[in-house]
Amino acid sequence: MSLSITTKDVAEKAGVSQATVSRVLNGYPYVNEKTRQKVLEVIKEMGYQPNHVARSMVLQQTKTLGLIVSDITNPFYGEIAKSIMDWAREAGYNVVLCNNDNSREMQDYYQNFLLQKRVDGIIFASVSMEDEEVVKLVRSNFPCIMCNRRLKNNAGSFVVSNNERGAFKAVSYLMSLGHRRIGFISGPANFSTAAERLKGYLEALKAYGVEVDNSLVIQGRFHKQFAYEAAAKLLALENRPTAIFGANDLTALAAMECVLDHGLDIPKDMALVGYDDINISSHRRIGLTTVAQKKEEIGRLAVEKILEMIAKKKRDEKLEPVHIYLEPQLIIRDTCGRNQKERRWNNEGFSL
Amino acid sequence: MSLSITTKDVAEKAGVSQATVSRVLNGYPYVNEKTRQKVLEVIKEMGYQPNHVARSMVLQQTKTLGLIVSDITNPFYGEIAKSIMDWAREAGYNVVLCNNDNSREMQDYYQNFLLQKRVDGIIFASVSMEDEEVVKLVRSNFPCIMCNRRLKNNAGSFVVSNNERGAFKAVSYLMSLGHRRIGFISGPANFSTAAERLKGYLEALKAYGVEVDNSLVIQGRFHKQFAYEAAAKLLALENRPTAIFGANDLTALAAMECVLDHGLDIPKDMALVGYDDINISSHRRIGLTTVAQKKEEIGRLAVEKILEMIAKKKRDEKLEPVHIYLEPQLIIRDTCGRNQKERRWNNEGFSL
DNA sequence: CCATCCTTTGCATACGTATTCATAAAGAGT
DNA sequence: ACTCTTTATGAATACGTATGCAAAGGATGG
Repeated sequence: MSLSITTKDVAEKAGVSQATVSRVLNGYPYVNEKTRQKVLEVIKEMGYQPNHVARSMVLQQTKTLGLIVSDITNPFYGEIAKSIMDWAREAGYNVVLCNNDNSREMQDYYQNFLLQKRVDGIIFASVSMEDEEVVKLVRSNFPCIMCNRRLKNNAGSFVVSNNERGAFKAVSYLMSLGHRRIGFISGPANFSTAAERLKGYLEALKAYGVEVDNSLVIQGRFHKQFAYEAAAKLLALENRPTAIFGANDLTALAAMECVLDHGLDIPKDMALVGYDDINISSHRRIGLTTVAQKKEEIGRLAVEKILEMIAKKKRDEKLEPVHIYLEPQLIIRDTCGRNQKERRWNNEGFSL
Repeated sequence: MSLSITTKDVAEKAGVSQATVSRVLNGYPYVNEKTRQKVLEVIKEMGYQPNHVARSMVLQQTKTLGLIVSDITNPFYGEIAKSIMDWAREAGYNVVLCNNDNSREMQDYYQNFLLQKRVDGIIFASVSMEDEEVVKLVRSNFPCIMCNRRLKNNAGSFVVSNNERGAFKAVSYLMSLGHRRIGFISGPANFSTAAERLKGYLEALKAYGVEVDNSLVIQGRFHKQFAYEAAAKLLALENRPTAIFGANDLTALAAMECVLDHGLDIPKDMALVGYDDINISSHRRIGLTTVAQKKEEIGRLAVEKILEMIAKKKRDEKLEPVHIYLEPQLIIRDTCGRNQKERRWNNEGFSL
């Protein structure tokens, strides 16, 4: 347990050189079996613990990934973070987690900080579309990858949901149920998720020959309070929508509260669809119909790809951008009033 | 942005020694103003970024905290983690997050790993009561602190909820509403939270002169599936309870699903109380009456105390254990059928 | 003018490890 | 007995930074 014991101390006690101890630790072939045993014995006896800082210094790699998340209290990111941490550990990496609270200032601070910590790579979840610092980082050939949201112009590597298709599926589904006035509570325009889901929303309207009513589309922040107020605005319209599509589950959940607070029934008076499929959305009391993202897979792919980039970088090769679009899946539950089948524990709904 | 540029490179270009560059970077007083300016200029020009690994090496401190969490997808830990990360950053520290999935093996792995990374301190959220490795760590005078759960015999430092009182409040409240048969879905016996909340449950029964019925107390894991099945067991009793106290919110939420799946009404047929007050519990569709933990404060205190310990350790002083019990607060919402007042957005309920 | 102090700088070293280079001993083949 | 290879080890160095020590230059005061 003694952290201040070095290979030098071990060497001294074992009557060998520091180099030999190092060789034993790293499984170097040419070490006499007897010496090896002796060294291992002393290591155990003294409770030696390798110093990763020194190791990083000489090996020029920290075996550490940076992960910048926009809000770790959002279960969506919690699940992605978990997946990333699990897969990173699998590969002998650990993760420094940073929470930028969707603030550009924090984002820049953490990015710089992680670089100074000499992490081997950075996973961004999630960036805003025109983050100059991330663009610079991508250009500098530093291993990094984006999850969920991405930069504009396809810059850099990313693992994202096919948001356009996801939103298209969601809105098409609502229209197939007869809805024609569909509100859309969107996120910030500079978040690729919000922009792309809006695109999907518009496409679906077009496919059904429905004209766009701009008063039904509310741009804003991904924030509970904001989403609640946005829903209130939609409800206050003289010709109010019969359905609301929230740009993510938390938004939809806030809208749900607003609708209920107005004494309306879901789904009778108002249908509701979200995006992400966070854990709570499947709760019987919530039963949110939503577009699912495979969070475990996003994390797995992000780690897999960034490790490949790190390996490539070490061989001094140029990093080719990786673009991964995951197929979104519509999970039909109760908030659109169609799923009349009896729902049971762990019933994850039906896909479209 | 160039990470491979060192103080030596800067020194060369600025025509000074490496030591002088270092002195400029650290705001050392005796540097000629002209030299300082020149050096700063070159630093900017070359895009020099300090190497924290080397810095950690010589300063013998990493400015990094380890945080081992049992399940980051549980919003309770998400909020604690956020608070910890925020306060750590405030103090110039960063956080390596580890997820042990309540597995003893992962716990030991990560603890060891963090020590090898030479983090300055470790925050545990949450340990099991007889974790030998944590006990050893505490004994070794290494700065560490526990959140939420703690070791037995008051070993080490911790910031926890006064679980006994919290459970007492919750169960007393149920009894004040007339409930006499109250089920308790507990967590593992070797989690201090579970053990202490059970104690509070029993005390409350005693205070009301109600005899304990062991069939109403179900010990188990903090796991959705388990909690659901535990609730099913309670419902299957010939003389089933009229209320269920879940050892945490996720447990209560799972129980809620089970109760609803059995066609029962909440709160008419079954009252429900949880513990933690995670974000979703206040959702209008959930309205879970629960014992609140101040997650932000837990994080703040944990960081504050561990930084004190780190400072003390550096002065070679012995670390005095810190024991903090936070007063739990009962938040009354809808699941016990008493809160008839109109609930509105952001209404956090009433405290008892 | 000399002693003393303050300011400024460079040299050298330390942090703990991995690894190259050199060397020595031991076998192996002729 | 001799080279040649294989095995085994230690000495020395590098990684990038901070800092103690020495020294040089200038300023100050008597």
